[in-house]
Amino acid sequence: MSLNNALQLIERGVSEVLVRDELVAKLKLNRPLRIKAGFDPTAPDLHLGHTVLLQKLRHFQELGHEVTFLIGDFTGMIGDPTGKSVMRKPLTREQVAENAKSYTKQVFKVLDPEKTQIRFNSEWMDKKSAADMIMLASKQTVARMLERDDFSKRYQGGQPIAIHEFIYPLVQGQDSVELDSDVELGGTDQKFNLLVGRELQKQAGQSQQVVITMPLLVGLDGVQKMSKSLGNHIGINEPPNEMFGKLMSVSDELMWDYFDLLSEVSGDEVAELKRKADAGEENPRNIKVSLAQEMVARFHDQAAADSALVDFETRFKRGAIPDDIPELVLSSDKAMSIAALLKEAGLVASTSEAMRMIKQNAVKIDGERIDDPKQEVPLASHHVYQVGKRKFAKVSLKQSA
RNA sequence: GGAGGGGUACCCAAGCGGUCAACGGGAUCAGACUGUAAAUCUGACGGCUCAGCCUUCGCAGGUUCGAAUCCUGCCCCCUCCA
Repeated sequence: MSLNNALQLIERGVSEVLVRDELVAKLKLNRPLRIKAGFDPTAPDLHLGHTVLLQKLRHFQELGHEVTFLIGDFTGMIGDPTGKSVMRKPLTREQVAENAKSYTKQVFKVLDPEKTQIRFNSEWMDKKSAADMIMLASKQTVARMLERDDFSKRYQGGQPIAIHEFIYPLVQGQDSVELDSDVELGGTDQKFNLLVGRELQKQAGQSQQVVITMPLLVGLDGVQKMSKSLGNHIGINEPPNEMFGKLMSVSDELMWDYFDLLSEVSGDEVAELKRKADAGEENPRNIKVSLAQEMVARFHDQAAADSALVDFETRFKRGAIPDDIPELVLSSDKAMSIAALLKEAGLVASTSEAMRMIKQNAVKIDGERIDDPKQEVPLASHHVYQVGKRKFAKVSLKQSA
C-alpha cells in the first residue's frame, strides 16, 4: 500500500493528528510502529464507544503495525478523572484484575490477535518507589496541569480536584516512555494526557510519539459521550436483540455519527445514504436498520442480526408477544393483587410504580389491557403479563405450601 | 489558623416557619402518533394494604400547634486570606 493510501486510512474519521509530519516520517521508517492505546479498567464490558478506537487500531494493524493494548490497571486504582467532573472511587486490585480479564476476552472481536500485545501498566508502575513517584511528579508544573480542560473547568467552577488526580496524566505519559511508543491513540478528551506522554518522552531522550485523537462517540442519550457509568452505552457483549434495539433508539440525527465512526460502509456510501434520507427517497428507519444489522453481525453473526430484525419487527411493529419471555412461578396463600404480582415478577420496581403503570394503561394480561388497579389475580392462574412495550413475564401463581 | 459560601429527590437546581412529597430543567418510564425503542405531543416520576396513609430535604438533637425552612452540636465540600 502506498504511503498516501496508508495515510488516508489512518486519517479516516480522526479528530486530530499531532504532529502529522512526524507521522509521515515514522511511516517512512518502513518498520512496524508501536501503536499504544490505553484503556481504563473500570468498565468490565467494552461498548461501542471503545470500538471507535479499536477500529483505528485495527487500521494500523492492517498496515502492518504493532498494537499495544494497554490496560491502565495501576492508573485505574488511582481513579481516572478524565471527562468527569467528580472524583472517582478507586478500584480494588481484585476488581481491576477481574475487569481486565473481561477486556482481554472482548478485544479480539475487533483487533488482530497476532499483532496485538496486551500489557498492564502495573508491570512497571508497581516497581516504582515513592522517590520515583516524586521524580515523576517533578516533571510537570501545577500551572501546566491546570491547562487541562477538565481540571481548569473544575478549578474555576469550585469543584474539588484531589492531588492524586494530577498523577494520572503523568503515569499515562510514563507508560509511553516505558513502551517507547511511536503513536498513541485516544479520545479527544485524552488530548492533554497524550501530550504529556510526548513531553515525558522528550525528557527521556526518546522520539516523541505521534498523538492521534478520535472523536468521542455520543451515547444513547444523544448528549454525553458513551460511557458505562452514564448508562448510555451499547455493550458489545449485549444480546443481539438488545443491541439491535438500542441502535434503533439512536436518534435519526445521531445515526450519522455512528456511521462515520463505527461502520465499514465507506465515506462516499454514507454520504449517499444521507442524501437519500434528506431527499425523502429512503426512510431513515431502514438506514438505521442496516447500521444495527451491521453492528450485530460484527459482534455476533449474520444469523443473529437477521433474527434480531425479525424480533424487532414482530414486537414493535405488530405489538406481538415475543416467544422467549422469562417464565416464573410465584406462590401465595391467597389471591394476589395485580400490583404486588407485577412487583414480585420484577416487571416494576415497586407497587407504587405498578399502580402508576396501570393508571397509564401500560399493563396487559395476555394481551388485554387492564385498567383496574385493584384487580386480583386468583391462585392457580397462568398468564402473560406485560408492562409497557418491552417488559414481559409469564407467571404462574400457585398455592403456597 | 482566619473569614465567607454551601450540602434538597437519579443528576442539575429552586424553596428559606404552614397552601411542600417539595418550582424548573435533564435523564428515565408510560400513552398517543409513527414504516423507528427517531422526532413530536401528553402524562408520570419516594414508599405503601393507593381517591387514603407512611417516611423524606448532610447527620444528631432542640424551639414551635406546625420546620426543607429557626437554634445547637457534629460530618463533608468550596472560595478567599495566612
